[in-house]
Amino acid sequence: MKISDVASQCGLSIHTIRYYEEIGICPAICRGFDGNRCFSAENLEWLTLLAALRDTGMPIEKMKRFAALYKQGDDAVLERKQLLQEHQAALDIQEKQLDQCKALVLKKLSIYDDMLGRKP
Amino acid sequence: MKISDVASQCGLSIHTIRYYEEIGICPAICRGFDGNRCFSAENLEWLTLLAALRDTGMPIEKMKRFAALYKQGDDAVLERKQLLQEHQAALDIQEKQLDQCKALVLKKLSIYDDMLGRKP
DNA sequence: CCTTGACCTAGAGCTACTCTAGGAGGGTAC
DNA sequence: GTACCCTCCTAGAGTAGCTCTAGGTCAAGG
Repeated sequence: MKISDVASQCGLSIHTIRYYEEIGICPAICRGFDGNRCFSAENLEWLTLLAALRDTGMPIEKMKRFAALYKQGDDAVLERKQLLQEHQAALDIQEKQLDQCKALVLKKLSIYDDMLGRKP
Repeated sequence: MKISDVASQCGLSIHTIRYYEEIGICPAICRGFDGNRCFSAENLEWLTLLAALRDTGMPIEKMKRFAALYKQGDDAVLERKQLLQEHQAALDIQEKQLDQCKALVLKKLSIYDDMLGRKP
């Protein structure tokens, strides 16, 4: 699987995928005879997870820890679980922020509608 | 009202508030005799809205447009409405990303639980 | 009187990309 | 067969949006 396919499927840009490899948070992407990266199904799954974590605001440092634990294998499952649980808490905060923002925007929009309705 | 009060109430840091003033997205913060900023209720409300928009990913450039429209007054209400509606769409996308990430994390966590349950 | 703490400005530093430059390999059109 | 185009590569510069530091003023408390 080539980089453009992975990019379109996991939602990361080609640049970002290369960047993630460079900083070591996507383990073991092999290369074809032509020097191009070729991605396994495991790579794709991992990058898809990273994309979801990134989209919801996980910082790179945390991804690095997560990737290191992933490389350690089964011994580190408990720590990986804890890390994801921390992220769950972050997701809850975001959900609250999202709801608050939605409410504020709705309020503003109704004020604008009043102003627009009254005027013309 | 002084900057530390506003910071704790609107959720932006003191640094960020000064930065927002500097780039012109918080209109007309007056100064006391000592040179310190003193914030009105309107300032606070505006910064609270900006904080909500920022927390949900609105880029600075868009905030600049929004602030410019706000300064224009009632003539620009329609455009302000359109801008907020665009942001509503962005909020919907974020909500989807949040849900997807939640689902992925739950899946991973249940896999980890299996691994932890099976082993000891 | 001296220290502590909140404020100020100007500007450097940081994170996480994102884009550009410069170059190679491969497929198709004239 | 060579010109053009697309995708890939690396290395490194640029950007957004803060965040922090340095260096300084002023007021209140011990």
